[in-house]
Amino acid sequence: MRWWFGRVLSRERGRVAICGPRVKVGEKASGGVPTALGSRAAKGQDELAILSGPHRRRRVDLAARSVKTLLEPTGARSILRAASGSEPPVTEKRSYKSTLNLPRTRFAMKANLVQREPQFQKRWERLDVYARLRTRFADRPEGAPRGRFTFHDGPPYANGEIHLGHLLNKVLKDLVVRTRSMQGYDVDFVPGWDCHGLPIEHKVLQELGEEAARMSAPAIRDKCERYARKYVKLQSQQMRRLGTVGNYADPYLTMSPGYEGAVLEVFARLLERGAVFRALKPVHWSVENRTALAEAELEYYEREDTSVYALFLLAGDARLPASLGAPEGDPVELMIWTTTPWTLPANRAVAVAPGARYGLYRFELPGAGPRQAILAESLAGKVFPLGGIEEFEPLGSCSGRELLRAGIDYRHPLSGDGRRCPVVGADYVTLEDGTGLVHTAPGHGLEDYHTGLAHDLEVYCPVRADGTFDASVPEWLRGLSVWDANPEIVERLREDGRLFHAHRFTHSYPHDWRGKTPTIFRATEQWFAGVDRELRAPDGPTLRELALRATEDAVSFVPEWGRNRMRGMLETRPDWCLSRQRAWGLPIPAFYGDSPDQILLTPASVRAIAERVRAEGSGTWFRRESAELLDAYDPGADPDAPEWLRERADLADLRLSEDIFDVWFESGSSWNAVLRERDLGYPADLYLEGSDQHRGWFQTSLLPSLGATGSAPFRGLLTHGFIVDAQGLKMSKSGGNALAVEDLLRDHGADVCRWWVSSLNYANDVKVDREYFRLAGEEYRKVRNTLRFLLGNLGDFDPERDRREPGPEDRHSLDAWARARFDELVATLHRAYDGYQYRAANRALFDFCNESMSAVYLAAVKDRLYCDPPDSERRRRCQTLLWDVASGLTRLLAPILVHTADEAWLALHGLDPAGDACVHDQLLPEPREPVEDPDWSEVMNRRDQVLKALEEERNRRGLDNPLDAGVALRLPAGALARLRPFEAELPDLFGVSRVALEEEEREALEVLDLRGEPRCERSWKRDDSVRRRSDGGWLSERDAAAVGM
RNA sequence: GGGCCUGUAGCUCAGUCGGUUAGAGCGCACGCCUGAUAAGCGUGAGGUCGGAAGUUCAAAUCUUCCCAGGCCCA
Repeated sequence: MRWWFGRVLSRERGRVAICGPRVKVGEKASGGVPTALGSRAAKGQDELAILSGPHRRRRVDLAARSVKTLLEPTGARSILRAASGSEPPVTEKRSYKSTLNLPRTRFAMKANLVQREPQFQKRWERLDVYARLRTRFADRPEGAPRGRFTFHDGPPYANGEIHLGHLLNKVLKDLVVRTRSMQGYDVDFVPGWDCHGLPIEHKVLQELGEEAARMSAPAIRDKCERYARKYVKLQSQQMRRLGTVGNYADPYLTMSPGYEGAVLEVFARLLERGAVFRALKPVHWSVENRTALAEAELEYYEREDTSVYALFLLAGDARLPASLGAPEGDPVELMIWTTTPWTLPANRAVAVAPGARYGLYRFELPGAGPRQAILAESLAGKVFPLGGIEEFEPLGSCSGRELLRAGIDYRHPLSGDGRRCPVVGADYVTLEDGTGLVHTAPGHGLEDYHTGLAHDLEVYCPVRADGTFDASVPEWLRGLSVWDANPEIVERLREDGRLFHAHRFTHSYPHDWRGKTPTIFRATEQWFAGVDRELRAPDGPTLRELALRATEDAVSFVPEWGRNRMRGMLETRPDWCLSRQRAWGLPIPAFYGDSPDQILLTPASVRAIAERVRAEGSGTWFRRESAELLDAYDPGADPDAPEWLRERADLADLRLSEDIFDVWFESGSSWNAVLRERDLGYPADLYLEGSDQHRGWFQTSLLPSLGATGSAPFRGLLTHGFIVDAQGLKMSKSGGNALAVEDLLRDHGADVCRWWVSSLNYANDVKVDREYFRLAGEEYRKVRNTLRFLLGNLGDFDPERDRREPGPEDRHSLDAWARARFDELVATLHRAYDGYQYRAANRALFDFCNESMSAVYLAAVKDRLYCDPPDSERRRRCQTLLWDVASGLTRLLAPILVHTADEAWLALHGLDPAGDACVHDQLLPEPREPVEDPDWSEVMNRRDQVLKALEEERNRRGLDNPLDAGVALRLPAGALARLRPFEAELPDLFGVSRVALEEEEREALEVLDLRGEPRCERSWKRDDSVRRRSDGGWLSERDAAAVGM
């Protein structure tokens, strides 16, 4: 009954709505056609769509009763009657249908992916597809035909559910694994997870609440580990649900003891080569808890502070740019601004913006006489009134750049020893607040610190862990807490005549998330990997030089611009701070003697700890004493052992470092912990991650590897862009534009999601919207239906028995044309898969199914498949082609549509899913040199011509059914001769009943109306052989023979 | 603010060395078929190549600036 709707609707054009998946009951469809109403129709089927109009293709089966209710309001009464079953829609006079070889297959039109995919995944688990891929070449002495392909997984963080970014990344990786596997490589893909680090520790501490303060580090670490394992398990399940293959039974976890030991080994190598050093760096510091804090552990509250405008006196010999108009002999000052007066003792420079304009102003400071001060021109009008100064005289101006060129120094206002400090340039100086001259204290600010590194300033931090000043400051400050020091400093500046203005104000200020007390920025001792230190033997360049050398030509980039990007970052990257002050991580295994400068951290001592960590896990650091930890370490045998240690009687009572490694160092050592320790191949052929990893994992892998082994850990880097919404804006949970992977899988299934991934131009940002998955679903169905048609027509084909090998004499057959298209497809896909061009593969596959097969070839050969005698040569030759295409296409699709391809493979071979055949251990079809008769292109041009002409005749003469038409092609002798060899195939190719080729000087194309001629009741063709046969039916010669007349 | 990247039909994308009338698929419109049927087929409409200026006989393509967006920094 279903077919019949379409027919009627074409008569009742534009009026009728019918059930479908798109439009809700009562809504207006976009074409303006009212949808049908009726609550009964909606029962169990609460959505409606238009059948005539823009959505007419979306149809859904309905019980006849529902249809009646549905259609009534639109007044299509003729439909009602038939739909309610009172009248048969069509009466067949005589049916030869049973004599046809119609398609039959168990490969259903409806994929039902959401239900069936998990069944396939169970099947693959039973077959252990991953293990099969490992062992399938075991009986070949030379192993995999193409050798080994080392593809290394970058570890996602073991926290939360997977999101669209994971979907993109993991499916792309799976495409690499599967295409390379099916090309004949051995690809041992070991997925990994990043397990240590603050986000997990933070979550766990939050869950623990008050209790955390009473728990020991090992107890908290246990909780963290459990947390990480939970999410590894969850994410692993979700990734497998996407149909990805890999060593999920034994993934790598950065928290597993073997991995940790291998990280320490890399660290020992870096120590050996002199790449590691200790230096001061400012961090967020909780005075209350005497600990460093990470950004995530800060909470911002309003706080009242003192804002200070201070005057720094220039050194007497400073030579200012002439354009400033500084009066000869009069002192000149720099006006700076700060909201943290307590950091002024640690001042080491004043920063200016090179591009800004600075002016010199004369003004009267109450009680301190006339003064000359420099500040940003654009801010003078704001700053002077703030200090109650209404009259100020501009003397001249210059650019920040000129100020820098002058190389001026000023006298430190609070040092007491007349220290001189420089004016330096910094690009973060803005002219929004303050004076345009920025007080810079490298020990108390991150930007200041970087400025300090750039200008070789001292990282001076006179503030102790308890927030009080140490002995290096002037006496009146010593021992004061920074909060108490604030008013003292302001007062001191005022007394010295260095205070322009001070006022109280409130601002948002970081506080310790637990104690809710204000934090400070304080430089502490940290471990660094130096990028500009000359390495010890063998070769001696710096890590930066090695990295730039490696990325110049030893590494390939997809897309190529990644090279430029990464090198740009390498050129400017600062030293790598390796240490963190946390509990959940791998300890930096340093020991301290009686004073802080007595440090034990040598390659040999690290290796001794590494062995213990391999055996007991890094938790051992928190449970054992120094003597136990070091029982395998002999200072006497360690040439690097520090002198103080040799002088000690034993290794007992050493203080253990409380630093752990930056997690990036752990994941950045995976080339050692995974590739080398599991013997997967080093360096890897490919790393594949989002383009943010040019600075992240790619770099943190490159630097340790270069330091430790001298070579890059990868030969190729492939990056993909980021997920953005349909408007091209970034995805965010708060923005409400994020899509859940789980929803997508539930609505579309993994194969549709994978088809979508393969269709992307992943080098760019990837726009995502529900609609795109629906479109991917429609393309999927097209591909699936093409497969289904191929399979359906192979139901009676046994390749052993029925194959007819094509010869050169067949080159004018439709089969030859199709074979050429298929050979082309295979070659294109090998090229695309070689170069990770999955979009090109996706397009070629779709076009092949949609155009070459569905629209052209399959449409043309339907007649012979259905109507020729089952075992006839022509039909068997055609089926041979269908078989080769079905078999090849299924394998070409297998890396993308993992479930569907396996289903098709079993259907093609008539195999049971309970058996152990599987498409995924097969190889891709080998590319062949396409052999195609050159005149085919001419034939296809004629086809286009004929189709156009038929369309015109359809509109003009009502010649609707192309089988009611014939075509006469009149051509000059030359052109005719080229077409002649294809003559027998032309009617089917054009879809008409017959084609006549005639010689004539002027080219002409005539469409013949054959409606007056008898029609074969079996093939519906009107060729001139149709006659009444002995059974009383009208049949053509071929059809008569086929039914034995 | 800086580095790298992106912008071509309603949507997703091709577009070679600068060279003919800028192509494809989807979608859309109009039809066909009813023996692939929750399928299949045909024809058609649709573009100031993000904007501006420049180089050139010739620019989607090269240069500069601007706009919008992304990643990474600051």
